[in-house]
Amino acid sequence: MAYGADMTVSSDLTGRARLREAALRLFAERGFEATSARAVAAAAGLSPALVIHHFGSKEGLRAAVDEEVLGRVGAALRDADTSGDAMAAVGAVSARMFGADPVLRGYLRRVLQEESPASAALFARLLHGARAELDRLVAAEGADAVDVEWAPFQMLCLILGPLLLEPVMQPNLDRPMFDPRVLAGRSAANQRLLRHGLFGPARDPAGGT
Amino acid sequence: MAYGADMTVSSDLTGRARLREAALRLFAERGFEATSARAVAAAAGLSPALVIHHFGSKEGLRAAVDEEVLGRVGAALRDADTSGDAMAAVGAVSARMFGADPVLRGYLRRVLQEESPASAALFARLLHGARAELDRLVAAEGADAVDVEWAPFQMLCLILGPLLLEPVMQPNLDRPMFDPRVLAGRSAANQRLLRHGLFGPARDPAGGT
DNA sequence: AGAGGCACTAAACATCTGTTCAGTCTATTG
DNA sequence: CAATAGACTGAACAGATGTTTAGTGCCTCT
Repeated sequence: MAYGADMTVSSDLTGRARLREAALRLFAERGFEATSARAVAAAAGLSPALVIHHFGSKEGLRAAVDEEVLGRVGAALRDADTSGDAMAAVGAVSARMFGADPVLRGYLRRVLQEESPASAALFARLLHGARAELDRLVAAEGADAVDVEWAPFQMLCLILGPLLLEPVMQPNLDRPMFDPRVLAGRSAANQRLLRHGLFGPARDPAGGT
Repeated sequence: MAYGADMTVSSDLTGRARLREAALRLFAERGFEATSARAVAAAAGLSPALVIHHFGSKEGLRAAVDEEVLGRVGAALRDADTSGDAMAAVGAVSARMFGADPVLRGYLRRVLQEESPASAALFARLLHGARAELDRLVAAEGADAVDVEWAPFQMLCLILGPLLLEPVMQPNLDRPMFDPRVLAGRSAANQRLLRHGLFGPARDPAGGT
């Protein structure tokens, strides 16, 4: 009964899964290094020694959580509706991926700013998706010289920026950033920016130089 | 002589400053929590006890480093040339701030993804700058309905995104992301995006829906 | 029923952490 | 010259960390 005090994870799961879920939540909240194996075990209502027993090491636990998260992200990406308007699909993907689960969001935020192989793999995958989306976009809109080198990165910055900056952005807003309504508004703004720039649709003033 | 082994910080500084500089470098490299007070002291060629003597605690050391960094960022922002083309100023600011010093860049990356007061203050400051720049931009270009709510955040995402994502973006590029040439190219791409969107200047196809 | 394996535990381990302590050295001040 | 102050030191402290160990109970298979 010693470790059962703060059992916040539903207990109808195998011990291994309980540990992994608790770790996902705690890593997302506090980060990997700031979360002790004891804290994970306590949150799962289990003994710290089980972390080693099931995953070999704390690092092994992280790997298991990474794998789990990558799986969920992959599923979210696959489920995203890419049949309709190509431009709207961009918003749909980001909404599906990030809007849903604050825990997943927090964990992704942590992962994306590490130098681990997992983070590199995740970003490479996102980049590939952005390039594909952009190709479809170019084909659909019949556009000329899109900036092929930087456009995918720009797209990702617009989508991932709010994810990464959530902790510092949120205090400057009056509504929850990832509320579906707010997210939809931001997504629409992103589509407008990608299509026409910051200014009105058919505007091309004399500019500087 | 015990602590003088790996003295990588120039020693013509007061002990306090040596510690602060070493901490800045190590915090930027590994993060605050992953850097021990002993490691900072060793890098400065001093005794760990001096961290407490000079800054009261490790947290005090962080505060001192934060203050130092915020000062440098403020100076960079002040020095940025805002006299010429308003749009180009955006690129100039980011170049001045982030291009210069990889250590400063790493530290900013760490700070921007915390929930500390320092990070909130820094972002609020950047947001204010973005809004001001955007106002000048709107005035200069004579534009209509710029998306006032999200535009400043979009601008910041385009500028800060590469900073935050550097560790995962760099492996997908063949040249150093913050090399002046590359940075200039990205900055130009950002200006094009903000002005005209992803597609050609005078392009406004029939669109979906 | 007995044997083997698996989930699980408490307790201890070595190590690392931030911090404290008592004292030395040096430079300034009266 | 004596005294004070402050930079600086090695050694030690209490606590937390990841991990190990030895052992207990349960479930399954023969």
